[in-house]
Amino acid sequence: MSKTTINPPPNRGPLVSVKITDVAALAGVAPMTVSRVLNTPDRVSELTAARVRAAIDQLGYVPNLIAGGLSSRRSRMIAAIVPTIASPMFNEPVQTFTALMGEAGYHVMLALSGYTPGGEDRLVRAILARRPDGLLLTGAHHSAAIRALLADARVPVVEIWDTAEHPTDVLVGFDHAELGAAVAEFFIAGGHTHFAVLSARDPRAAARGTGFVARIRQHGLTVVAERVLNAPSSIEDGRQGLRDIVASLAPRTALFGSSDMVAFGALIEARKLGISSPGQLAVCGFGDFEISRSTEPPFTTVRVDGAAIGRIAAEQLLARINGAATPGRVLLPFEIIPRSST
Amino acid sequence: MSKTTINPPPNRGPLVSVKITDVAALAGVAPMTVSRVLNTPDRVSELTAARVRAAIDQLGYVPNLIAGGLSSRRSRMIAAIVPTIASPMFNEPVQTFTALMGEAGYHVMLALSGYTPGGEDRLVRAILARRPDGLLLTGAHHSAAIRALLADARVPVVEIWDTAEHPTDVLVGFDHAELGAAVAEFFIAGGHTHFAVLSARDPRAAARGTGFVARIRQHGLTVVAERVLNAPSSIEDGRQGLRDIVASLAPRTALFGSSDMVAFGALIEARKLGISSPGQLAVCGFGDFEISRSTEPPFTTVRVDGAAIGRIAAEQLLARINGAATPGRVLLPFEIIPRSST
DNA sequence: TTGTAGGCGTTATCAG
DNA sequence: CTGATAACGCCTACAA
Repeated sequence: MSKTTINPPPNRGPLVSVKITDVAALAGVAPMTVSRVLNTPDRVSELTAARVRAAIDQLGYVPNLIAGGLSSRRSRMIAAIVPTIASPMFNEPVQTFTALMGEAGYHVMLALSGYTPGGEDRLVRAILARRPDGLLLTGAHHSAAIRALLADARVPVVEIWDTAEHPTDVLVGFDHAELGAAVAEFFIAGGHTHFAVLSARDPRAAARGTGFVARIRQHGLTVVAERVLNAPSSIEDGRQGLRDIVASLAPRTALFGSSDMVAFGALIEARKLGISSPGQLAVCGFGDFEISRSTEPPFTTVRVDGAAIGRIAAEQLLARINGAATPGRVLLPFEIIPRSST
Repeated sequence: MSKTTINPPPNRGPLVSVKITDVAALAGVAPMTVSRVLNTPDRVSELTAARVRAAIDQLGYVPNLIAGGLSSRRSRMIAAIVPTIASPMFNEPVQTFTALMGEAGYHVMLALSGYTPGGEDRLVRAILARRPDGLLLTGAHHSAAIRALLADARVPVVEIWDTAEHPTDVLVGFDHAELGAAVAEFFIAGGHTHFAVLSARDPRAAARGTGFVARIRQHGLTVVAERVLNAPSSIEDGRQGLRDIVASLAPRTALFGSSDMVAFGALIEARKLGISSPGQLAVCGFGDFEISRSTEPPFTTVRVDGAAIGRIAAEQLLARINGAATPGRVLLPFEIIPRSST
């Protein structure tokens, strides 16, 4: 079959595509001047700029950042990878980060990795293909393949919500194992001697759980039950988790849930089973999600300042992008918020 | 200038910026052949392809989609705009949409508009500047400026989670006002004569609320209280909302909350105030969030099949991108799920 | 099946 | 302050 030029072309770009040369022609200036009006208005006389802006409005010109990015080798885009938006966990840091990067002239595009290990590799490759000016990664433990890719790409990277000995570039997070240990100390200070933990199957939740258990064993005390749940964990996972371990519970047990969803589920199931809280079962969650404070009674949890993580991540990433040589780690504190469940 | 590259292909070290010509040189083929191996492998001999792939691996080549997009006028990118990730509402459709578009070779980048009206305008401009091959918008009511932009851009658009007489392009959603009316009928069929509504300050929640109220008035029955809440609404908004209207409640009132967060908050506050449910206060939420079924007792809500919305949205958008001329609307059903609160 | 020529729309750079 | 020119890295179109 021969191709004829009469055939309508396949659906390609916009039919009416205004470009910088159109604006320039209408305004009676060179394309470069239009570019300057858009990117460095200080270097254009106010009179010219006004004429150009009028032409832009009249034509409805929307600059092509693909072309601009190719030419300038700056995409003005930051990619942020989060495991999921199903959990309120990452909402605060992402919102804050997005807002601050936006003020600095960068668009933040969110991508979801899911909690499946293979997912992140493909995603990072796909994202690097778009040449972001920076990357925000949730978590600090990545495959060797990803580490190599990131190193080769020479992209500023900020890792959040985790800690690691040797971050890829800059890291803004907190120590999950230490957090678990702090919860253990909190319970122990309350006179507890028997403990249980329900932890999601994700590296950071696991770190919180092992930190908790390790500290308890250091004190020579007893962990009566340990149970791994799905990630991200649901209320139902917490309920099921409690049902699974209920036979092992001591008359007075302190339970650490890897998220407030888990803790809430455990508390609901306990109430249903006639187990009193905090009398028979003390419970501490993680995340300070709204439900921990707005349910009745509110329950104890651990709070991390998500907005601060987002803000510092933005500051650090901008510094890296602008060449400030400050790779390193920023570890933030966490805070146990005692409420009615302990 | 000659195009011959004098860069010595490094043996193992990371190359700052490997390009298609480097791969081509190493594999002993033309750049175009490398491009074909990546994009249309069927048109390259297996032998050549293998050599090229080896070169790609050896150099750690990551194609530059910015350059490719400029040249092909296809970005292989879809932008999805959601109001917030703080609510579980949009999680299902977005996850499903992302997965299906990914299988079709498109990257979906999420952007947050917030619930502030001005936000969407700037965001849409910024996104169009990156020349997405398609757009997913949450909601079907946009400013005139946005409608004009989208029309000019000739980008396939799918609007979800809402309905409108004249969608921009294709729409996959449901009728919020009708949903509210159905909840009214459900309550009325249960013998209710007095009603209340707590609705978030967002267009779709408002439509659900007014649909509910309108149907009740049609029946000549009484709305004892109407209250507008923040968007997105929290559990605390629901609690506060109930406190605000408690003085107006009839001995037996049926309450419609604009989301399950609101309904849950109302139920908690009611219990605290000694108001029995469903005896004195029947409650119906919206969204079938996990909390509605996993709290104790579970409460009545309205379910919309978010995964179906995401799936159909992907199918419709792909059809539009491929030139299938099917602009129009797909309205999905909703389902009231009676549980212990009614 | 593979290669060559040219251009996608913008900006860096340097000249006026 | 403004303009002309040459890339940016890849892919469409056509040729061999």
